[in-house]
Amino acid sequence: MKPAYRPPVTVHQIARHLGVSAATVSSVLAHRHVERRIAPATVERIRAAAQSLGYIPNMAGRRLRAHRTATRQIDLAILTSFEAPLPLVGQALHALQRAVEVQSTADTRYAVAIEMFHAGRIREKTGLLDADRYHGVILTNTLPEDDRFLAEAALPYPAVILGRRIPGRCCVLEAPEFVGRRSAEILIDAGCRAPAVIHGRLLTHTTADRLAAFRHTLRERTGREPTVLVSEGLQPRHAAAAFEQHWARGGRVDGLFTVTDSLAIGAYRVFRDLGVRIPADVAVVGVGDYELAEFFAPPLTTVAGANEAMVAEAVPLLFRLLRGETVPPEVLVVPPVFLRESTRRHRPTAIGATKPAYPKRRSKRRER
Amino acid sequence: MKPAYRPPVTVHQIARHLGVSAATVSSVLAHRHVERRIAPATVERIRAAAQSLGYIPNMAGRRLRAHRTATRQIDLAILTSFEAPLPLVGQALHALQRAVEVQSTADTRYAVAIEMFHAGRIREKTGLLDADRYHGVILTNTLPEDDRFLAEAALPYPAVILGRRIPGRCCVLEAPEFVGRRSAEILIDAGCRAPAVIHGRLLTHTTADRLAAFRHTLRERTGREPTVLVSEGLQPRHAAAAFEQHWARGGRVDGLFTVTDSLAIGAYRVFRDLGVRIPADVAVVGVGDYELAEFFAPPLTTVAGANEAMVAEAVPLLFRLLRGETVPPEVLVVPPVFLRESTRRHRPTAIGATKPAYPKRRSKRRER
DNA sequence: GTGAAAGCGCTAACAG
DNA sequence: CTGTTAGCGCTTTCAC
Repeated sequence: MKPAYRPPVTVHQIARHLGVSAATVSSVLAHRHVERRIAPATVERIRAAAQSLGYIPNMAGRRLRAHRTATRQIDLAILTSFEAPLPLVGQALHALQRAVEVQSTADTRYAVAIEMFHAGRIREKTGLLDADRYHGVILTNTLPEDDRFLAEAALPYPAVILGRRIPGRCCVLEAPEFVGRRSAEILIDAGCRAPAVIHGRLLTHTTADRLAAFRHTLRERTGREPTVLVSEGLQPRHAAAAFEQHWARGGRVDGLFTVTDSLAIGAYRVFRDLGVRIPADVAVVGVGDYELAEFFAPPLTTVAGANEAMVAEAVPLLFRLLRGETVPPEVLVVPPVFLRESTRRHRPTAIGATKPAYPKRRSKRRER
Repeated sequence: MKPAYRPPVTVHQIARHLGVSAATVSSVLAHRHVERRIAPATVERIRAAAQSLGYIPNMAGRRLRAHRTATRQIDLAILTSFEAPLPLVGQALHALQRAVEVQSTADTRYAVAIEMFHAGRIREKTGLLDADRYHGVILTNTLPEDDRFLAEAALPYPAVILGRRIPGRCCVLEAPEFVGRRSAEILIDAGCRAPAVIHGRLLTHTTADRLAAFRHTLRERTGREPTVLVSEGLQPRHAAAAFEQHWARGGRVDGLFTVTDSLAIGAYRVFRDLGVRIPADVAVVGVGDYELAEFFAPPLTTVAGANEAMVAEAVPLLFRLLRGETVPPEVLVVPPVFLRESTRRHRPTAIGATKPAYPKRRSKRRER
């Protein structure tokens, strides 16, 4: 038996319940009883009643009535999956907050909300299609199932989509194939003959594209297939587990591409534990959304992942949509590449040196 | 000359402007014109007018009118500073989202917003004291100036404060002095004689407490003062810069406590560049809010920082406050300690070995 | 000290 | 195909 629906308690009900007026109740609950000089006894009775009846103020009512400042509120949101790496969400959040800070004026305030759905199940997210929630959203970290739903469902507010293409929507994407292709090239150039790629079980549009391009480039350039390792999730420990399993089965690799950067962290740990040296035994290239790659030991080569750049594009686009301007349906972002020590080219010398001369510091050499 | 204040455009104005009714305008702007069978020409005219007049829907009005489902919306927020490490915000956000997901019902939906202020300048944040914004908030990463303001200002909504004590408010804190004291003890036990501590220029209540307790314990136990290094910010590069400067001036240390974990990443990098070995030459203990400490090379000993535990406490407290329950004014959280390789005890042997036998793997031994 | 009344902006229901 | 009316929950103003 489901709990009976109980309609929200209003100030009027409290007022009727106590035999006072709604105005009195309101002034008490909004902490205005001092200036209104409500009798302390009344204040107490009202507080007690509100508490026992389970009163919850309706912010829409309050806001609507607040013509004192005539402040209008713009409600924005970032829609993302629970499973998405937090740094990505954090970047978008930060960028949006900065923009909002600049846009805010005395008569316009912004609220930035985050909505999270379970990857692949955005259709189960209730209230997503309500038109009374947001003025505009940034949507990211969806899986193909989500994209399919979104392509059909009519979101009742302007949206900028990050990292995938949805027909009829304003989309900001990584230049297709770039990350996967460059990563493959870097490993090939580093002399790898048996590279592997590791990705999470769930593939977003972006990660699927990276994987496919990596495969394709490798096949085209070397005629071989990469070893494909699949980890349960995107945490370092997931990558570590996947690689350990591969190793235990006797699998060997001399190069590794991790489609997201947190996976690289786990891989580093496993290599260290197994006594596999980077880059002498295995070259590693990752995706650099974390900003930590430079601080790995050895510093990790990254094809940066366009996240930061994508966010930088997306936020102004959202504001343009809010203003009713027309925007390009698609913006492509080419991520920067950072060559660091983890893919230092193998140069076996006469002595068979594993530590050739190589610049040690300041490895933040940006490509081209 | 400031731009003239322009009151918000309403559906009524658009209606009057075009000589149609407000209901017609409304149905078009809310995408209901199909079922209402509005003439295409009218739809176009209304759209054009809305666009040219700069119409922005008032969500409060929409929501208020939406009695179709009688869904009540609870607005929650996380208030944090721009300068706070994103992982901390992310943790709180995630925990709150999970809770909200569970609490949501057909007739109650939640919105989780993030508000950011500049560290130390929360008083400049407009709209913070408006009673028409949030039903409840989690407040974190404030500086002492902010705390002083908050102690006086009457926030018009329930709040849970993370990481500091504000009179009359529900606060969740790290057990005072614990992190600083244990960190000092760990370094002393590792045989350090000249330890240093590094912290950001801006000290929160929490980091100030860590620093003070570290100092105090060291003085008490060894009679010495630590070297105190101050970094510009909390990013790895800031820590790296601070330590490099110290080193360039001829400063030497044999132990390091970093009051936040991102600082440790930078320190690791510098040590590596300078050829300083961890833990043979310098023992390092950090704060473990990142979850990455285990993956450092060598794995970093952390006094975990109570963030995750604090968030776990704070979220239920917030919901209890929303229900009008009374809650304890203060909840203390004792963070776990993870002893790892970075503080492996120095045991100079006859041979002067720098690599004594030590468990290599699975260093996640939790204390007691 | 407190109540009555008005109205914020919007849309559902109904009437043409 | 479109207009009229009513009212969501709240707070402010004014009256007593």
